[in-house]
Amino acid sequence: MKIEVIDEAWQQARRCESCGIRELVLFADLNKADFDLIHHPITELEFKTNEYLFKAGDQADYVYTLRSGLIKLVKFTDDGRQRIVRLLSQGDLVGIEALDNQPYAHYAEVLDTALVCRIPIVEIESISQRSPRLYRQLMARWSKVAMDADFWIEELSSGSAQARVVHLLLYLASLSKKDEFYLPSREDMGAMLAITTETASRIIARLRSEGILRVLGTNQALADERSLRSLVQ
Amino acid sequence: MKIEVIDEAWQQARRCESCGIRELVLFADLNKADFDLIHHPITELEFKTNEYLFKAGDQADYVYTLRSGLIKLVKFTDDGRQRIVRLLSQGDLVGIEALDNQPYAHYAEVLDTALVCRIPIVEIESISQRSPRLYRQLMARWSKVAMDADFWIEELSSGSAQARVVHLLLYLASLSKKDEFYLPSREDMGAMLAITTETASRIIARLRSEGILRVLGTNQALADERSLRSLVQ
DNA sequence: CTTTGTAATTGATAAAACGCAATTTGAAAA
DNA sequence: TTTTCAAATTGCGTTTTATCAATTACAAAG
Repeated sequence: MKIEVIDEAWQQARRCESCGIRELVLFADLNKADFDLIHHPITELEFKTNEYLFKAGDQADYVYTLRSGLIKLVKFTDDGRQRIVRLLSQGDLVGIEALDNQPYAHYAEVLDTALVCRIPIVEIESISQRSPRLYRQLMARWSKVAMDADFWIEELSSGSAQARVVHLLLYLASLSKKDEFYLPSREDMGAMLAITTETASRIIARLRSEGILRVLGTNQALADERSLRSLVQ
Repeated sequence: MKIEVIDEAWQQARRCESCGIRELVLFADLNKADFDLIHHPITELEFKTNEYLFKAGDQADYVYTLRSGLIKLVKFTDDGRQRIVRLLSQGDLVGIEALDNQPYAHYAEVLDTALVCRIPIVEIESISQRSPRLYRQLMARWSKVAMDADFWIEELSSGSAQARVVHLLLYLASLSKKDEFYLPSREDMGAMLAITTETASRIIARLRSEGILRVLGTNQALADERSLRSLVQ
């Protein structure tokens, strides 16, 4: 029994050690002794576009490390409209409020196929008490949430509709490792920027006609980032 | 030497124990053993209206527990305009990004006389490693930052200018223990809601003429919250 | 009590964004 | 290939908000 548990931990450690984005994840700098403290399995899962990880109000037993893909966090207002309050990409924690034993605060829907590691939160509290490495990782994750929120308020929820769209495009481009990047539906753009679908569409159309933006397949685009930046100076 | 340190810790513990808002502060449920781990003094400070605790980019050696008062966190945009991204009130941590060894991310200016406890961040890391109580408090503080940011995006940065103002007034009223609450300058309202000073002024003027809002002395007002709520249903 | 300077208000107009109603486009299914 | 259907685009009138320019109000200083 004990042997099995330790064996399990070792296996977990080896799997996490060989993780392709090891330096980005929550367990980035844990050592073997840290992994020995893990007793519940960490599962790798894939969620496809339009699937969701959880709804607002769901009991939060897991936090997810996002290995790849793109996820939107959505709040529904009283009148049924939706407001997207954050985007999560590689390395982010999905459902971080679980660490505070809160139910999930958002509807977390996949925009671009998401590969995640599902981590039981019971593990985190115990390990972070013994590992200053995990403690520091947690602070870094929370801190990033705060910085992302500031960005959302300052750049995506202020200024003219065009400035917001441009900031969003630059942001999406920065999240992508390739030249092309994820281009949301106009409806999602509206929900991210607090503008209407039509206004988002008009601005995208204008950028296309000006040759600053090229729309490729579904939800993919290329942009001349220099020109974009000049539009918001 | 050692004796002195312990004595200091005890004094600290006794001071924190008798804190009027003990249940609200970061060290809420620390015990004597926890306080023994504190070696740098925690200082109580007062900042008056218009004074600031730190500027964006300052090296962050302290985090502040706000005992009373109101503080705005400001980001300055490239073009010199300012955007207020959060308000902090009783029980909040000011400069929480210090926990991630980041420089301060905002200009933190006092709106209403602030009584704070200044906590050296070197203490926090060491204590949180030994005290699950402090660990849980930290998670709760970070979690509140995320929830506050969501609120700022969903309620104060979406919808019509009037809806934003009304949500702001309801929020300010909820922060106050008295009937009257802090009414920001129209310029600050604009910076909080991403609207112009004039638009904020016009909406406040209308609410006053409709008898829903009564402006008292400087930066104080009374509102009929029921009517306010009906305006945003 | 008067002066003084900043903040708030108000009016007029321009600009931006919305809302609604067609079209048009384009990807997936048949 | 054709069909189908949702998403995107576009036109246009309306509404909201921004902008600019006076005034007015008011609190602090003299």
